[in-house]
Amino acid sequence: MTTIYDVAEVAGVSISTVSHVLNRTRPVREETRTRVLAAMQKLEYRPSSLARAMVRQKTRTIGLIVPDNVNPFFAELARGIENYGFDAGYSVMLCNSDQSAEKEVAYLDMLISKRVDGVIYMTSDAAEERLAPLRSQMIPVVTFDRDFPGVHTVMLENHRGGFTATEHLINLGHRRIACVAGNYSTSHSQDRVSGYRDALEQNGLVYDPALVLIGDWSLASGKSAALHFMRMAQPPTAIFACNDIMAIGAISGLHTLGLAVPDDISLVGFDDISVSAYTVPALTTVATPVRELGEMMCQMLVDTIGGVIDGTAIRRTLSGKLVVRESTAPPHRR
Amino acid sequence: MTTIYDVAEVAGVSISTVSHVLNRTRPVREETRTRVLAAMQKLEYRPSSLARAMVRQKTRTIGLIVPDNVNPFFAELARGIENYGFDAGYSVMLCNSDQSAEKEVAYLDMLISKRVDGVIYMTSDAAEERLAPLRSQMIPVVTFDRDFPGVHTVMLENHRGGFTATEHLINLGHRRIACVAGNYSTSHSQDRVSGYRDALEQNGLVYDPALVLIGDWSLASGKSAALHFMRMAQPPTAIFACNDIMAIGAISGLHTLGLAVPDDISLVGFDDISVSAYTVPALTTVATPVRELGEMMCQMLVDTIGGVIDGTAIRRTLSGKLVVRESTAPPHRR
DNA sequence: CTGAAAGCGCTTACAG
DNA sequence: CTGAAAGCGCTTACAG
Repeated sequence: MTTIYDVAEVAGVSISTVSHVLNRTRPVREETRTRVLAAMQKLEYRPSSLARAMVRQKTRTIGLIVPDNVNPFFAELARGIENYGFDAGYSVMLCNSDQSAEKEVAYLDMLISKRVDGVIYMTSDAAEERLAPLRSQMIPVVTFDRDFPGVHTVMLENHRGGFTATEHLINLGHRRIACVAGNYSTSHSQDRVSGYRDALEQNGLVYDPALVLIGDWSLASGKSAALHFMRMAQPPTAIFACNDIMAIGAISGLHTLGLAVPDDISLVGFDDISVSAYTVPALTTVATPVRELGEMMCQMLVDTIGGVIDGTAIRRTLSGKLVVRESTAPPHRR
Repeated sequence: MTTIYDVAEVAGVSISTVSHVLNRTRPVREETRTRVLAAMQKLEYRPSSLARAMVRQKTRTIGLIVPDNVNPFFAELARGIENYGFDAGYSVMLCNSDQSAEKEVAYLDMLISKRVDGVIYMTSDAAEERLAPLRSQMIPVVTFDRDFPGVHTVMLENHRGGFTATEHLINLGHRRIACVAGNYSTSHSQDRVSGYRDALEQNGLVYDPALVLIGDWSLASGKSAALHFMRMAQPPTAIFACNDIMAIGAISGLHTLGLAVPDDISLVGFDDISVSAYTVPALTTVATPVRELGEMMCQMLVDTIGGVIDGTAIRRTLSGKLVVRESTAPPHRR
């Protein structure tokens, strides 16, 4: 691996000069510059970001912690982050936590050791104390849907989303509406469910805990929730799932039972991941601008690193939008 | 940020000693050790991986270049890589190329500058020359389904997979079978298609170019291919799509046309991504062990970095397995 | 059992 | 317009 010393020697200048032509950080005589450039070319010189990072105290790398990058929501989010990061000259380290506190801590530790300039932290629970090391190292953090003091965050209007989804079903004439919640002990799911509950109650319907099941955001849990609901003595005529993945699992469960969507039962999801427009039937859902969300989070982080944003924590809110497709219809009259 | 000097001072020892208790690299008197450990704890010391990397010439970081991490195939692959890497003490940098040569080159450059120990390179075309810089820097590379001299690779039995999928349809009685190919100029798609063709010809059926459409692996392209096929004067009774995503798009297209799968037309995919078991109808597909693939690739890379594998390029082959679900049936008799 | 010193490859005041 | 030197935070022979 050729170093700045090799280049300096070949070009017959000092390493300072090489460094300065590299960074355009002070005027260099044109002839000298050309010689240096030629030497770099000839030696296929690639400056070491490591050495640079040591002295600049900036690695131009950010850490991204997600529960699971296979989940389309996080995949899309990672994409948005990577996109923005690339354009801004940052690379991103991918860390999957599997919703495990130990893995989160292990990764946080690794990221600090690698001296990342910042981290985007999609935590699965509300454990603020895990952020302490970042805080004491002065590493900026951006979270999603969290309310940690001093930490930037992007919020999603979860309550409103749950409300809108449910209201849509009520407006279609549904009276018995079930809900598949998610299991992160966070606003994420809880707010969507309370939006569901409020929509029910504001429309004079009773909230029945038996109609709320807690899944784990997976296809399998959506499917088993649907199976469970349809085996009740008095099954619901519609289901609101807290994410599209579970909604898709539910469609599959219903299909297994020989039930048709939306003829026999209506279904609303949340997120609008890309397959949702291609399911059979196409899914009605609350669309979240996930990629934009990722880009926004990355921008907040980069701006903080660059000092564009001062120390005070900022909050931004993104709202979902109901997208009506084929999976919802008035309840079947039997 | 506290350094090894701070720890040494607080513990009243030299930095050599601190380094040695940190790395357990030479015996240290128990009492001294305890003092050092206490100092590290007190100062919340986190050794800088940057400084360590400078002297060790190893970053314990690998680069992953994929066309798009949102594509479930690459998402699953990234997961397998990250999993194995985490256990082996490596972190992974996520790079999306969007199938663009320029982005690949830019990322390759960045990865070299950041001195990654190796790269896993899912390239969208067969451009071997882009690997030259890696080669001259002696950075190990693992590719997928590529045959670059001196470069490790994991091959998939694409031809066999395409053959098996098509044969399954033929065995069900189909005679007019279409194919949705992918657009990477690689064995990836080409071999699957030639497997399809060989299955046809070995069973006495003619290969009709009009029945092969080139998509771009996306939902949208699968859908439009299906629409195209069904508008032909003599539409096929079955479709083999070169990945599940396009197959799912095709189901959607057929649904739009009011056609039922598999009653009106049968469908086979490739990959077996997780949703494929949950589509309506559940998709018959050639299952690829994608996560294992990722783990295997990462292991090959880590072993090469660690010197476990010598310089000679190794090739491993993974085979797909037909998973019959609901999307295939004998052709409809009208 | 422990320490002093060189070196990894850069950037950046400080001088001239 | 250019160079010599210190320093970023570690590891690792070399000595004792």
